Amino acid sequence: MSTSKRPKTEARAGRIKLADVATASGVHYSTVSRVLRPGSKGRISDAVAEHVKAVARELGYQPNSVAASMRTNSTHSIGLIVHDMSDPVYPPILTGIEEVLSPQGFAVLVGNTGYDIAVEMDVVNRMASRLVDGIFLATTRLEDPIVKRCQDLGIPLISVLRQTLSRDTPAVINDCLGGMRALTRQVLAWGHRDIAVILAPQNLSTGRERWRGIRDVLTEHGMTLPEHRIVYVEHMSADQGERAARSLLNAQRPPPEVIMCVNDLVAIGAIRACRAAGLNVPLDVGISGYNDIPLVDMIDPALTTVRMHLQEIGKAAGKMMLAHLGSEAPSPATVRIDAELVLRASLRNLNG
Amino acid sequence: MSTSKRPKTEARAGRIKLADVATASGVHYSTVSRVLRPGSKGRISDAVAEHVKAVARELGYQPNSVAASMRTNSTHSIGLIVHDMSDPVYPPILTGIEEVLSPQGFAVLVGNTGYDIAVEMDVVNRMASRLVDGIFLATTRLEDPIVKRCQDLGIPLISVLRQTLSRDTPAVINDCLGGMRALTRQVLAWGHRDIAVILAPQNLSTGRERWRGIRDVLTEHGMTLPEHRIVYVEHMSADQGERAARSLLNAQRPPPEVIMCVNDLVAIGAIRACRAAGLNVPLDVGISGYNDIPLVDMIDPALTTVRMHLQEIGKAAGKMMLAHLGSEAPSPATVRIDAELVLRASLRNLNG
DNA sequence: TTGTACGCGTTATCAC
DNA sequence: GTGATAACGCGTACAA
Repeated sequence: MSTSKRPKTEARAGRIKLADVATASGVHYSTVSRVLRPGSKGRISDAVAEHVKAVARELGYQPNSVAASMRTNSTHSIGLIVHDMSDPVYPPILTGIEEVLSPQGFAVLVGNTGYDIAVEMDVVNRMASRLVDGIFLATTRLEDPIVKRCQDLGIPLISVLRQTLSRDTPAVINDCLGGMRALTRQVLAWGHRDIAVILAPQNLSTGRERWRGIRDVLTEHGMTLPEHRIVYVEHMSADQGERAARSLLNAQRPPPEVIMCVNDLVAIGAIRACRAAGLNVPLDVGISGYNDIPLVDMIDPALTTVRMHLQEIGKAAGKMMLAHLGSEAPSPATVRIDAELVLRASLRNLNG
Repeated sequence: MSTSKRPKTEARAGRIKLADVATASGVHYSTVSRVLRPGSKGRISDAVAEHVKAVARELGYQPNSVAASMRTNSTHSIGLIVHDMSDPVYPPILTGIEEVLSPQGFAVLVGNTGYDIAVEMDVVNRMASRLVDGIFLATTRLEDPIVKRCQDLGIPLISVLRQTLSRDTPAVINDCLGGMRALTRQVLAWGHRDIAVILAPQNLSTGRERWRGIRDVLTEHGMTLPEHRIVYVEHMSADQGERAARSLLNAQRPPPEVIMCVNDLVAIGAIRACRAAGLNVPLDVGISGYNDIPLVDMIDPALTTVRMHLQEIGKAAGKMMLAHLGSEAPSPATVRIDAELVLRASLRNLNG
């Protein structure tokens, strides 16, 4: 009988646990716990500490963080929710987040929604089941049931890229308004007057702010866009951009001098549509994007766009998450990362 | 005292647990567990089952999967280890993996190594601490201490994109040999004879197989490359590709007719280097890549490359993981996904 | 400074 | 068919 060592559950597979290193070091396992956890209450004699550490190393002890989570109610894991990791705006954000959180012992769980809000709700619920310490939401709508759900669940949430209308959640976003204003001023300065826009859904802060950036500057110049120069995409993809641009070009009117697109992928699609319509970019039609995703400097023609510093956004979001996990007061601050105009060949100077 | 309801640990934050829905339904919590877990031993009367389910729904019960993991030794989470998620080859793989594993209730933990093997070992150890059920390794070297470590830890491992020399681990890879052979045959068929190559490190199966694909076909045609037409990159990045191409072009020789690059990012760099050297692609120098990452069809000139079907690789890897988690016998099979030649403007037909 | 004892929320194996 | 009761591995208040 004694201590009955048989593995009751087959799965334990000889994992070394706290008790094993305890018996091997001749101390109680609570002592081992204290040694291995700097910042424990009772101090340990250096001799014992060194000895225990040595034994632990020798046995190849790996703490079971699931068991620890059970006790502490903290998994040191955080979720990142995106529509589709294959959209090139997201990976740099993940890289930035990891750069900050990984050294602090956090793991990142990635959840793709596939643009389906039912899936998204499911992802949140499952992350809640896993007791993630927090969630980065990159899909935030202006009024967002996902945000509401996280609040109800009491999960610290940080919105990235986008913000809610009520700004009730901390967020790290790009200065879309400023970025788009700068771009629009440039478009006007270069003599373009017949402007068309391809916009994102207006239930997103990005979609709304970028449109406002354009409109504000136009208004300052006493201009407004006619209805037929405004089209929308459902998602910011190249295919949707191509379709939208086609509808702009198919009208019985002459093509616009420039098509300002809500982001780079949409702009890529617009370039394709122009080509298919036999129009030269930028000679017949100028095109602009937003994001400065990789390779848009290499396409033909090189894309004029606005750089977002995505990795910086990720890092800022990571730091913000650490701050909020530390303090009890999650002050809902909105951090704006500057945008940067990048002029390339897809937009030309009509005055030049 | 009765049941002493005070929250000993402050963090529990009123989470509904099994016991709560049990008392609310007037049954024992073990009964609730059985109801909520289809496939439990003792069957439950439909009446009780319905009642309990209703109560659970009403209370908004969310199972605590950490506690379940503690008991079952399975976290239903798997790790994905990559050098850098910002490399465009990885996101489609993640998407494919998620597409298969997410519906089965698995979560994916992403670990970036930043090309640092010490970091990578750390990532593995931390994933082990978290009791991941398995790991997808996308950084596999021909002889890989990481693979060894996972085997020692008893963590099911599936190699993606690359394979070990001894093929001791299951893997889903692209048919690099076939892909590069097809590409090389095309290069020769189009009349190119003065060929240069930019290769990846030869401790990677991709690096080695792609090089072998080229060499084999050349050999079949009685050709070999001179030393000065062969250069290497450390990582497959655009910057490294640019540097490597520069060293090819800086020699006191005429430029090669074509530079075959180990992947698309490297090819992008090579195009930049050619431009900087005042050479026209493809008139002066032809360039080819490998991967067919997004937007290489749009760059100037459109890149001739080999398509890898990355998302398919991810899906196949996901299915393979499910199979291995199910069976006790992890037969180390290697699945090859076909490659597909994509001819574009960056390589021209000298005979045409 | 170290040992004791209990609980975290679940699953699994007993009884009844 | 259902209730009671051990584990699972660890953290920590409390006692020694």
